[in-house]
Amino acid sequence: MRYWLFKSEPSCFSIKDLANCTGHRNHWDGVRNYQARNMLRDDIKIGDHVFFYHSSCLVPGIVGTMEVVKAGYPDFTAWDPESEHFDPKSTPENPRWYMVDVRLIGQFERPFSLQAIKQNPKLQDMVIVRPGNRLSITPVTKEEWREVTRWCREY
DNA sequence: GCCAACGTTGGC
DNA sequence: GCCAACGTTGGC
Repeated sequence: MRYWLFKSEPSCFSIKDLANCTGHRNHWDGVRNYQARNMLRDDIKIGDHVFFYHSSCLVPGIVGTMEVVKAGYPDFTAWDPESEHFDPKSTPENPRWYMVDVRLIGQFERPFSLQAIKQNPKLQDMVIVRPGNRLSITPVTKEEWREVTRWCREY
């Protein structure tokens, strides 16, 4: 089993939005970056665990955990002209973008903030804190997963 | 294949 | 809103 971190702007899709989904599950759509696409398509498998990260908000940080319930398949929102993630270059015959389905495991009682990540010596190598990192999907090590979850109570 | 211009991300 | 650090685009 592998570990990941998925970023989302809470104004777009927050952990509460996921909690409100039927079965606490939804597809993770809208990723439009090739490196992240490759991970969604090739590397992220059923049963993998995922941190939910809120970006571009008051307190950026990890807000909970999820589990992958469906491995990579074409992101159909790219085919919908009404979608804000519409991409005319992606077609059902030749899909350009991929997504996975996730299910909420738990929300943290309080966010494990970006500031806390930066201050923790064991988390210095997290991809999320590397300068200039902009990937919305990044791998997390087992040690990093343990270190974060060890501080967080979930509900 | 190079590279300048441009767009996007995301913390601050 | 600023800006650094990327990724993408497209002319050549």
